[in-house]
Amino acid sequence: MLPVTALPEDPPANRDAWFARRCAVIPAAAVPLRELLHAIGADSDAQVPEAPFAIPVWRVRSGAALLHEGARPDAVHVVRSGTFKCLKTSEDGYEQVLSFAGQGEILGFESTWRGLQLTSAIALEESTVCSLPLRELDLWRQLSPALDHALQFALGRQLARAGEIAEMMAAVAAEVRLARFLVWLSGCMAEHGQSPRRLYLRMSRRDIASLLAVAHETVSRSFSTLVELGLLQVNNREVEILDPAGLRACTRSTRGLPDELPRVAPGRHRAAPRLNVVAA
Amino acid sequence: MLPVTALPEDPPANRDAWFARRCAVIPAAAVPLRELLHAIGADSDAQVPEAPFAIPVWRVRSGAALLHEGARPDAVHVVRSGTFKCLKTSEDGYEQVLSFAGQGEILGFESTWRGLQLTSAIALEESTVCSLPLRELDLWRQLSPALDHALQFALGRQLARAGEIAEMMAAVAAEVRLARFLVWLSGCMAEHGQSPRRLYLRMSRRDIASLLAVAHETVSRSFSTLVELGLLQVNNREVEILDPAGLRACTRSTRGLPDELPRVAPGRHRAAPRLNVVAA
DNA sequence: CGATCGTTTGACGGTGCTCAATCACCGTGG
DNA sequence: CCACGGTGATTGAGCACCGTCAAACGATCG
Repeated sequence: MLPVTALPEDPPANRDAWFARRCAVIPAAAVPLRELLHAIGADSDAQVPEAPFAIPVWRVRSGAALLHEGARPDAVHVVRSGTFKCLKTSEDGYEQVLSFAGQGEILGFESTWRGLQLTSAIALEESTVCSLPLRELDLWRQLSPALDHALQFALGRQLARAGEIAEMMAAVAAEVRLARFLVWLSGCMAEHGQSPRRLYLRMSRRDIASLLAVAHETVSRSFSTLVELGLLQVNNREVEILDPAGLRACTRSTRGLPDELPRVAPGRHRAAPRLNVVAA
Repeated sequence: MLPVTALPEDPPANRDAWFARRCAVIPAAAVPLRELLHAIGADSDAQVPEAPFAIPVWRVRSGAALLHEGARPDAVHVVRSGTFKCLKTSEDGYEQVLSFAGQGEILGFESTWRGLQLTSAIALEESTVCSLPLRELDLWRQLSPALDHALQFALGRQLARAGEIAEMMAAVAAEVRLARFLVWLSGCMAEHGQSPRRLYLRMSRRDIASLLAVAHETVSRSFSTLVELGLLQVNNREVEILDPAGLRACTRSTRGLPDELPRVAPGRHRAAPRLNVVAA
């Protein structure tokens, strides 16, 4: 019943330490429905009637896997706090990050399609999730229209997110991809009432690189370039957006970086590759 | 140059012809709920009770836009027949294709999130869709649990699709991207009981290029390479998969093309770039 | 404090983007 | 019937962005 069950591989040496980290998904006190709705962030202004059931909550330690690719699903989760990365592991061991999920996002809903987890979800920090057991899901939705609406709302957002991620990966230049990612992240922060200018990256450069489908060295270099352009200030995982408008300008260009940006330090000239521009 | 014209501007000369194409979304006879469930393809073995409402159907002419980015949504659509491409148009006129949608796929559900269409949907051939008016959606789902289940099922599949698309774009080598796309398409064909080996591409090379985030010339070249490898036979938009296993092998490699593949004609030697392989 | 991992930067080579020309296909009109 | 323009697909040439390899530095944790 535990979300964490059997693992595909087993490392030989540090088995127990490894096991401890992976199994760090522990139950916490159940919460009223109201809390779940608040996490999802749908228009919960209206007082919702108390539901005749409580929402189970799990605590997930940093680095622990909430969902395991290939496992049988038993619940759908809504992120209550923290951050996750969702990924698929291919046979050659490559981890393809598909998305980062923050508060209010749904994890594991795709598993309802074929009864198999299609992605793994790994906590990037201490996190908590509201759990909706598949056995109860339909009943609960039926009992509480508010829950049903919130779920549909969250699913719509989830699909929108997928499109946003595709847009990031679609950019040609690596700097543009990174800029889009940062703007996206900034928007996520703003949605949750946090500062959209000061970001703390919960994920490693490698994870970002995987999401953007570039090498992690390229992510580093792109950070440096954006700093050179005076758009950012970066200190390891702390990022401050100095020029939101300029960053958005990078975002918008399907081609290379716009040359008209004031460059703090003189850099190499950059050609402007055009890709599939219709009607020039 | 205009792929299928999702232009925000209006061409001056052929205004009426253009208008005619865009507005080629015409009502057709409503169908019983059973038809919609069949299109979605959920386990509809059980006899579903007839619903007290009929599902509106729209016919969409080839090249016509069912959904317009930025418009107010009034319905969610389920593809009953035909194919669509979903895209976002950026300010510089670039059309980013986000997905291709075939039978059973949901179009426009993301619009329920913020009350705005986030993508356009353009028919790639003569198509029909079942329409679920947003005003009635909740009521109908309440009246018919079968419809509700089918929708949740389809939403789960939709999210899974999003992951699959991200996987395509994530591949490093262009040939691998194309191979993944073809395998994906082949799987879609198989799902609908069609031959998974003989594909007819409803979309142009340019559309494929946009989805895979490469130049359309590169798509052409990648087709040629896969033909050279003896994996495909290509005649314009007709594609026959000669070696499904070999094609899947390409798919699996996160790196470049596997060299052990028998090459019909001797080609240039290809290095095997590795990207973010964990634990070597 | 040492070991391990994450991050950054450099150099080099290759894949893929741009530009360009050519060919095939189609509906139109002379 | 056959030019004719237009669109889409294919192929070639050149160059530059980015992936690989490598090394150095910094951060984190036991």
